[in-house]
Amino acid sequence: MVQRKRVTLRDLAEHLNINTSTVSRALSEKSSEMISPDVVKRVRKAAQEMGYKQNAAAYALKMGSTKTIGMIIPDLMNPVFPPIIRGIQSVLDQYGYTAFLAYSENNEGTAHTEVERLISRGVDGIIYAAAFRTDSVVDLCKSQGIPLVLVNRVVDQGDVDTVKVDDSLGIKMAVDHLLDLGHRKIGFIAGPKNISVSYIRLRAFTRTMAEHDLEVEPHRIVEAHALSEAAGEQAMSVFLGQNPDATAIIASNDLIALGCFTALKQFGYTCPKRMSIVGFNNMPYLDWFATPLTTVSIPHFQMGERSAELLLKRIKADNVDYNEEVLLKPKLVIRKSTAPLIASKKKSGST
Amino acid sequence: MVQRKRVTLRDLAEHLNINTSTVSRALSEKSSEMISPDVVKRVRKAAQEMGYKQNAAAYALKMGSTKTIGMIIPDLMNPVFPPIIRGIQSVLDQYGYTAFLAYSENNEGTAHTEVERLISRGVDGIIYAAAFRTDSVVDLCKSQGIPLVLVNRVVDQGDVDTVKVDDSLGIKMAVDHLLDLGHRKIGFIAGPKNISVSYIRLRAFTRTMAEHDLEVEPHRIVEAHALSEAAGEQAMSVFLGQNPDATAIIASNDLIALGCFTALKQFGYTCPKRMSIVGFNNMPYLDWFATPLTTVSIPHFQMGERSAELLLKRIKADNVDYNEEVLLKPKLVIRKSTAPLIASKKKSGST
DNA sequence: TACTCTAGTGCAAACGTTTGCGTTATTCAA
DNA sequence: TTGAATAACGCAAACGTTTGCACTAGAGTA
Repeated sequence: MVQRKRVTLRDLAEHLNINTSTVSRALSEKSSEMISPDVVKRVRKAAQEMGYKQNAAAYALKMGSTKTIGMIIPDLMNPVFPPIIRGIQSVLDQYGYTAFLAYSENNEGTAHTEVERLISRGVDGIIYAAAFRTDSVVDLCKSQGIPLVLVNRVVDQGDVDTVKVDDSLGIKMAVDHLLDLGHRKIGFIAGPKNISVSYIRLRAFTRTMAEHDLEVEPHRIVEAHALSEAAGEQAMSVFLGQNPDATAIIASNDLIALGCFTALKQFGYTCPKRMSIVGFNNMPYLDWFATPLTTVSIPHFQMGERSAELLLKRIKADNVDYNEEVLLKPKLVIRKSTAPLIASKKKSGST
Repeated sequence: MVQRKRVTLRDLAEHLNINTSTVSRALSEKSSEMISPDVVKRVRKAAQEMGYKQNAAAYALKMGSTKTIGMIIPDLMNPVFPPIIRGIQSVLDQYGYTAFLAYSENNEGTAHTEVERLISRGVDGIIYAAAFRTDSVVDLCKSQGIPLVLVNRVVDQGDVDTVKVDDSLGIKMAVDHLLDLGHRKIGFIAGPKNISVSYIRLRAFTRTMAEHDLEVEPHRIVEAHALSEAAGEQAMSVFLGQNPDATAIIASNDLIALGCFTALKQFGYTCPKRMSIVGFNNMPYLDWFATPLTTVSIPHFQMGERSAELLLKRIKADNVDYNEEVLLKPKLVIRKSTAPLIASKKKSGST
């Protein structure tokens, strides 16, 4: 039975010999109370039997709301994002919203055009996980008046809804952990500084070190050109070249940390014996690794949930004026890639 | 500058003192040739300047096509699917299509309701990666007349577009590999048999063994209740209990293979010395694992591409009558979880 | 000059909803 | 018995497009 034509309100109305407006009201939860109970019953029964499904396009055209949102992800291959998406979906489902998925390829240009496409599709809001520290997407959304919430990566300008984790705290925990283990000559492989998380984590590193009266010299910091494995390997290679004495490294990212591993191997160094490594994000399956990575864990799923909730709230109440910032707590998970500084090396605090 | 109201065709028309129909035609690539060139130029210039964006809802309502499709994924946490999605997106982008993302949680019921929601949203087609061997979703799509293509998991009834990989060949390669290494007492941890891949891989296992005159006894096969790590561990435990003599195992899935690892550990067995393990799918980051898993690799990204191409083709040409099946080739990637059978054990073929 | 053609535009209907307002029928109070 | 009040429903417009058809003006032909 191939029913090529969808059944419409009018079909139902004609079948029941009533007006389409009555059918519409009877089907709506809100306005069904202005219709007599038995008509409501008959309409709903008929709708059920004839397989009526509301035409989303017509609804959207009439109401100006599509009950859809867009998600922009820098890269699905990064295992951090699936759980976030999962969290978003879980709350969206409860409110009858559906999500478009788009990639930015970590490129602001494509992010911009993707957002334009989504806006043109009439999304009610956007969850943006691919922000740079200055990003034209937020201006675009503001000018079009469509709700936007930033996840994880935020933007320098303050007036926008965000849900992020306390990166500074995370780095502080990582540094403290290494300090506890006796490490002093600690390096940092930073991510691109036009991304907030990279920038913030780097600053938190130097600041935390400073709080312990440890000054970090410039050669102790190398910036990877991307938050990826390859970029991490490359950066770690130059780091090792100029830091033969370093005993521990903090990577801006788990992926970068992986790159550090392979660079380490190329130098014939072992982890954690020769050098401790700590990452950031706690990507899945880390426990299975040859040397399980110590890393700071962030509540991916919860981040997704919170951002969806925030967005929905903004969509409902149209007060774009005020913005909210939800800050989630990270957690250090200690595995095998960090170990106490071996006694054979002479310990020297910074002068 | 918050421009709350989107600019419409009528806005453009009034601004240029022409009719909306002329504007519409001037903007359309097809029908712009029936409009005088300089009007076309003026219209497009104005559209550019005033920031006109076509209202997708109105277009969809009028034309009956939303230029959207839906993707149903059993579980995003399974690292196999992100690359597939990536592949789908890559071709969708080229044709101006956008994709909804939904989960089935490996549950036919929720898959069904999600598909209904997507259909109600007016998607032009659906890519379904979560099929069971008999699945009401394909009947649903057929009855509604909306194009459907199955990826990876297929369905017993034959008359539907699918893109899958040659699972039988994959298993054959795995078996041959183990045989080459000298193994004879080989077990199989199957997935739920209501999923095509599980079923096909299991059959391929017994058949390949038979082709080598090796009969596989029933206790050599244990079915996990899901394609997950936990289920794999559980199944492997019962397997090890009833197969103290087995020297190799094939898992229906990488995730199940991981479960096998932990069950192995609980029995105090080592891999690959005491037992070889081979998985299926070649999920990311396997190279990093403590004992890198030998597994059969499938072309995830390409699967996504092909399925999107197939779907788009079906959407264009409305011939739902004929269906196509594209079959991709797997590849065995040998890592460290498989090793030659140690000589100390007495080799015995099956009687 | 009068005719037909055609290129270029305008008119208006339609897609399927929702909703303000008008209409009818019923109830209740006086 | 009459009035107003209320409950239930119908009418029609509107959301922003696309497109078949009608219309106009200028060009070409006889």
